[in-house]
Amino acid sequence: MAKGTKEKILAAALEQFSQKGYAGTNIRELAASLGLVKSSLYKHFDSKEAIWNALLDEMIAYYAERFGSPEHLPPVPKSPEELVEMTMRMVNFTVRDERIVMTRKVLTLEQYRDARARELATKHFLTGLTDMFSHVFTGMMDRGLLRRDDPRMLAFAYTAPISALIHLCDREPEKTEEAMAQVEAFSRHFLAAYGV
Amino acid sequence: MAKGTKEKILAAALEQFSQKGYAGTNIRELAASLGLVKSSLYKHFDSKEAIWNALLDEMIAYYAERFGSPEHLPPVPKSPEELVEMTMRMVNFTVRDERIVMTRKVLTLEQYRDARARELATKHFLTGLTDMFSHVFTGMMDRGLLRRDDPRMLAFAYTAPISALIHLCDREPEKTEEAMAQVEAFSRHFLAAYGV
DNA sequence: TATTATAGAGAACGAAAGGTCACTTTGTCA
DNA sequence: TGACAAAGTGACCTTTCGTTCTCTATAATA
Repeated sequence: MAKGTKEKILAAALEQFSQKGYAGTNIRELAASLGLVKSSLYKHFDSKEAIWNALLDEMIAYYAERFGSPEHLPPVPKSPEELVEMTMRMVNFTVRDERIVMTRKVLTLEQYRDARARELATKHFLTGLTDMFSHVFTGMMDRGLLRRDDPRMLAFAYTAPISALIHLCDREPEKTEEAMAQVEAFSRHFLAAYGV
Repeated sequence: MAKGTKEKILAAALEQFSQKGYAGTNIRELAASLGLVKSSLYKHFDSKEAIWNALLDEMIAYYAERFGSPEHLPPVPKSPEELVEMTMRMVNFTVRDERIVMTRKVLTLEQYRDARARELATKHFLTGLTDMFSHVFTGMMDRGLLRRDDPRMLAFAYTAPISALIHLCDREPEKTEEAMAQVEAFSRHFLAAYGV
């Protein structure tokens, strides 16, 4: 009676849903990927939809835990170069961590169908990033590392292009290195444009 | 013997696929939305996949026709304000034209599954926009409306945030007006940052 | 050790999927 | 007008889907 089966099912579901979408995923394969037979899944979840909802619960909770509170905001860079370094660390992590990649893909695939996925997608892809870098840029302005300007606008102008490159990596992983180089070039260009 | 049924099928397929994805779409409903019965579809297409491939052919051809050749590049703005106006016209059109919205959604939903969708998605969401505005900004630099800079980098920095807002409109149509205002604000902010 | 709740297997179910086929209707053209 | 090909229909086939049921193995508990 292996414990933690519920968690394994959710992990496998994330994998399948991110590759084939909710509609394209079938319970047999999902169970098979765990060495189980489909009926066994129903000992842990009432239905396919229940698996989906539990997965979304998990993703929402994870996001809130990871990015929800101000104490998880990144430190304010002490130099322009530090902003570039921090950015590269973050992007490198986010495009290489399989779990995060799969989460983005699921949100991308289900954003038009599921209201909670839609909401989380907007946070993941847009507002969450803007919020985070709004704080970073406010700090950098206070330190005189950036021209005084609307920090939210700057954060949006900074994160949206990087987000686009992250999506490119999700879509075409073979372009990851090229995209990373572009992230760095963009980061430096941004500093040249908005630096003091 | 109604003519143009093939085109109508493709139009209905675009609608269904963009709402529910390829896997989530079923032939019966697709046919019913045209007042037909599913077997009738098979007079025009060999299979569901054939419909999908024909739809992609159409999308690829349409894109090539519309954005493929240099003669379709937008005119170079004669003033900063004209850039804002042109941008607003383009964005307004692209978020309100149902066909284009559905095309973006389909590409979003199928980008991880279908190689051609993936390729077209990158063009639609990234490289195509960069190419187009690379030309625009080169022209504006020549006219002394923008600081001399790498036009491709500028085009990327300009179009990626706007693209993010277009995706937001696709995902949450009720935020369209708000997003449009943000596009305009961003466009002006961009000019303030990069103008002479 | 006897009991019991849990996790799994396997067969089977009804519904829905994509697809086929024989037949009918309809517009076109010789 | 009659022949014919194209377009549309309805019944049916096979497969696959999500789900349920009965039964068994197992680990924990009293």
